[in-house]
Amino acid sequence: MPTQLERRTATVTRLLDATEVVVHERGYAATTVAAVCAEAGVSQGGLFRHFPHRRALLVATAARVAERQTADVPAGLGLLESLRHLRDLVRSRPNQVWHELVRAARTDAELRADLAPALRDYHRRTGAAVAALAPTGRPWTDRHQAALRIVVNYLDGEAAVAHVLPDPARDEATLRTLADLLHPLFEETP
Amino acid sequence: MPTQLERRTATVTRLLDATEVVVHERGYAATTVAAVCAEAGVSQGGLFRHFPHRRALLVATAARVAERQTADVPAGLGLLESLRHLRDLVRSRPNQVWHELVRAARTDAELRADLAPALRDYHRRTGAAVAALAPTGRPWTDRHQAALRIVVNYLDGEAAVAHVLPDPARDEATLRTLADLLHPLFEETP
DNA sequence: AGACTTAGCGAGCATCCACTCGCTAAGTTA
DNA sequence: TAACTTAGCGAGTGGATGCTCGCTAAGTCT
Repeated sequence: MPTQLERRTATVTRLLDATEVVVHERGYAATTVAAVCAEAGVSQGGLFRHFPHRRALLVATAARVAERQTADVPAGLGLLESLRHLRDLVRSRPNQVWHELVRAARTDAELRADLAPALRDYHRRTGAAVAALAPTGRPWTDRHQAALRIVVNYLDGEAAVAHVLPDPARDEATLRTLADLLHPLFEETP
Repeated sequence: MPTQLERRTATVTRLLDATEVVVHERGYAATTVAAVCAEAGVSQGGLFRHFPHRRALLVATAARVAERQTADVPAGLGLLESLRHLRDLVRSRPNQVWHELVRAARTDAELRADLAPALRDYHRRTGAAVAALAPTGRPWTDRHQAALRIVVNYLDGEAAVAHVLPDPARDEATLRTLADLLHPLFEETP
């Protein structure tokens, strides 16, 4: 016999998982509560017991997804390998969902307001994770920080287009050029 | 007394202009035909005389917007100035609308199918425009092409976030770093 | 001028969707 | 065990939205 809290958290988790799936494959606007409930195996009434409205459900999903973004990039990789790893991370479902919601926030004032704390958390967290990624024994400057913003933003853009008009060869070539450009900043030049 | 064709093209133009405005401020999904008609000063019946369904209206808008993307970056600018110019271009309303629709296409199969030709056109066109941007008297290689993809994709990503959590100082610093990174590829090193 | 085609209108229709509400069942407290 | 609280259900509701259809007005052919 499960306790009430256990029941509760179990269904909430199922709902959040389901929302993640549905947002990923349908997008923010087309994520209906009916679809989420079907995916989660929960009734609509059950959903609204835990979330006051649809938006709350999506914001909760965003917060949970952002929390998992703590990039665990293994240390000691070469530059190109690190970039590949980062690309996979950016293309992962949680990250896609996160961006879907942040994008939607641009034209939805209420969503934007509710998402603000999660966004701040996200920036703090990724900032910290990225600092940990610094090559040991070399100074980590503002320019490194800026370079990483460039990389991440580039990868985000690439991921967006990759789904509509995929071109792996082009992506690979671009990644190599990116590694070349970053070389003087990140690698030893013996 | 205007001819029928003049009447027709006039209202179609008004509808497309209106769609551009509405998509920009509400996003793809929230762009209702009612809102477009109100903005254009056309009745809903009038709209559906020219477009079989909502999607057709949005696809037409996308095509028209993409056609105007032929980047007319003035030649002879320094690297940093060129980047600033490009950033303004990326942040312009037509480009924002274009990306809004391409993004939406990821999770909307029908939209994606209808948008495919415009997308191909777009890539052809921007490819040509970018080649024209090549510094005179220097060879234009695949690496330059790749570098430009990086720049444009970065700027797209930046523009997306800039609306939710603006930080002009950060953007400026990043742009300078970007210019530094691109320096060996684009500028003479005397 | 008269027959015909096309542009534009706007009330109305079918559908979908977020959310409500009264109910049962399950767990909790005394 | 008995009173109470909480989880979950699902039919029902109101509102929004894409689209239709019959109409009038305006332009086009002979």
